[in-house]
Amino acid sequence: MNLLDGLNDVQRSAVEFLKGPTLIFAGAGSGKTRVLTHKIAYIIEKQFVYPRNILAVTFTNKAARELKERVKKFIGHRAGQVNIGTFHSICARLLRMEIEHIGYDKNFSIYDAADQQALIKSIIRDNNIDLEGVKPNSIKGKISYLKNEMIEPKDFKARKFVPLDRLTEYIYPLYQAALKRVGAVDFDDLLLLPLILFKEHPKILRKYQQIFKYILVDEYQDTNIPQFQLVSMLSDLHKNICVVGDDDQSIYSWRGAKVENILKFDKTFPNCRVFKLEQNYRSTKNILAAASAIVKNNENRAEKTLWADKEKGELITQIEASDEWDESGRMASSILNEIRQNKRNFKDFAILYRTNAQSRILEQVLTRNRIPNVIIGGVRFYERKEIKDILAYFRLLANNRDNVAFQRIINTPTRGIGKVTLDKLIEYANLNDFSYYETLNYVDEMKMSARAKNALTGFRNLIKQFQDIRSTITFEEWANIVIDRLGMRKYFKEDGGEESDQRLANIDELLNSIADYCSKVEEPTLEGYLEEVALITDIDSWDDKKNAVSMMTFHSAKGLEFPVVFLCGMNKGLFPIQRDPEESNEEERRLFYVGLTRAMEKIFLSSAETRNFRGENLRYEISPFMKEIPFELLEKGKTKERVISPSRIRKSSQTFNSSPEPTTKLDKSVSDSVVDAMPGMMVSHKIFGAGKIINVAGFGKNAKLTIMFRDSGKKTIIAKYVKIKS
DNA sequence: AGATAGGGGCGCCAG
DNA sequence: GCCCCTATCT
Repeated sequence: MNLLDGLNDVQRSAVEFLKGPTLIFAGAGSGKTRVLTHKIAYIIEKQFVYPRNILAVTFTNKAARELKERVKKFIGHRAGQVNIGTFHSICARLLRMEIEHIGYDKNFSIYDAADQQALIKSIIRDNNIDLEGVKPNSIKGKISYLKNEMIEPKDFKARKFVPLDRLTEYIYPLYQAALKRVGAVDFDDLLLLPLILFKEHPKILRKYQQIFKYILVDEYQDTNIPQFQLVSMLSDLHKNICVVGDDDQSIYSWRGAKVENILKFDKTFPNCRVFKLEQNYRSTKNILAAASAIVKNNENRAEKTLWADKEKGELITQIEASDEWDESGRMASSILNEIRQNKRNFKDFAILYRTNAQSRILEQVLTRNRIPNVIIGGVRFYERKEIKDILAYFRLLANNRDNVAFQRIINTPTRGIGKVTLDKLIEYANLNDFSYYETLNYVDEMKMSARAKNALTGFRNLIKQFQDIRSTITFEEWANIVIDRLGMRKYFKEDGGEESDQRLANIDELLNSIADYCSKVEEPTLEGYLEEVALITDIDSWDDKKNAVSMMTFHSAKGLEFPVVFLCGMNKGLFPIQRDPEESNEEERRLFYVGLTRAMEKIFLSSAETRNFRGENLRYEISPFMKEIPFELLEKGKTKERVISPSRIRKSSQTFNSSPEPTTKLDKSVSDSVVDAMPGMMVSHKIFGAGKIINVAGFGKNAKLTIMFRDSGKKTIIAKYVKIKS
């Protein structure tokens, strides 16, 4: 196949242009993934470089996977050797190999937000810091902000009368030192440490400059300062740096992204060649007209005009609901309508909202109306207590200096080690500069009851035992044994709460994910698994094959497309969201632009007159953004409610009337097929493959199914983890 | 030690 | 509405 086939003129020139800095402005839906795919293949074919000499950076792991798949179609299995990944995953891989040069152990842990917070809390405790009402979480946020701006601990000077500033000035250096002591890096460090490494060791930088002969970066408008520096340093030898992006879609300034990176690219990288992809292949003319009208109202943007070849298409439907239940109900009925009239499938729809909190009511209303739906984001699988607990064991085993992991599990499941015992242990550890785990070898020297000493020694022996068998069996076998012997299942079973079934199912699902990891990686290891898990994003775990309505935030929708898109919560204060009244709404407007341009054929915009905020019902005005859409592109929705009355759902959950509440509690993060499982039905499971249901206990998506799998035999699995065929 | 109930406080968006 | 912290009880 010719690598230039099927491209328009600009796309073709952009693919063919290989030498030197290249900036590709790619409007929404203008085929930038197409260009990136062709370009990678073209570089390999025409320039006779090895696939491993190419570095391609994407925004999510999912995008990386897709890019790899598409390159594979051109150059076959060699595509596997192209370095494709997110900034974070590429940096993590690099650090695994090189981090010892800057004084870290290569078994470093990766700390997520919860771990960071736990570490900050332990610093506050160890140093008897008076918080003056400041929350540890705000300090965490401030530190992260400083890291994104590349302000080092020693360089931050607090404004005198701002308590958060003063506390941060004091805690930031302690925090950074603590990370190093426990052998951990946070998400921001993943980007910063390679920079430090390169600055201190020019030879190592040189090595990577030589490896990465061609560098391509997608979504360049959302890169931050460290990412910019990484890209500049790595491309400094060959200068073959190609960035793709759209300043109108820059939506991450709140976490340090600098739109100037793309706007000033041609100044920063001299002799840069600029291409503009302005033909939109995704949306109808009406949709594009609305989106363009919106984004034109922004001051700070590069001038460009997107145009579409498609037909005019339908008007944008405006839904004005009375409250959020009504809003959800009307969306549900519009979905059913579209399916009836235009023969659409559930998976053709996406509902986008500004805040995750909006998903709760939506999910309830959709599910009651038997509309299959999937929520992307919210409480993530790997952030659930039971999962984090088990992973903390894994982490302590991989890196036994990981004090945060240690604290999490020292008494989970309960083994009689309480606050007093732990305090004594921590004091001893700090006094002698030991890690908490190391301290377990000195229990005899600590002043505590014999019972406490026994419990601590027991814990040490348990961990030791896991350590000892590690080298003798595969990671998968080992993980199974660990989870088994920990007694986590028993612990959560006896917990007895409504959630305990759910927790047990999640533990099984964790084992499935481990099996999955082991089957797709050449050399599965504990460390490798932990790293993969740490860097998973919401979008990554989305099964886009499932026939269900997708629900997610505007931010998560970046890069995706759907035939029909609902943008809900079009209310002042919610979207654009209420924050500093001083600040302009430019980024919120770009977010709106991103939302609108996800749609291929049809858009619904909905608002509600009243909404519940922090428990009270408030009146909301319609979003000022609505007035920015040319009126001739809008029509009022005339949806009649043909769905289960939303008000009835609400009442039944508030009053103690006769209508029985369903006994299943709605699960907050995963919804699945509404088809009720019955014995005899065929199912498929992500890991175990095809099987047949032989027994059903409970109902709905949390029903316990006994399934006979064709290859793996009989297993018990919760309904939501299998796909029901038929 | 550890579970549980009650009260204060307030935020988004995410690797 | 929900999370986190603290007080209180077993």
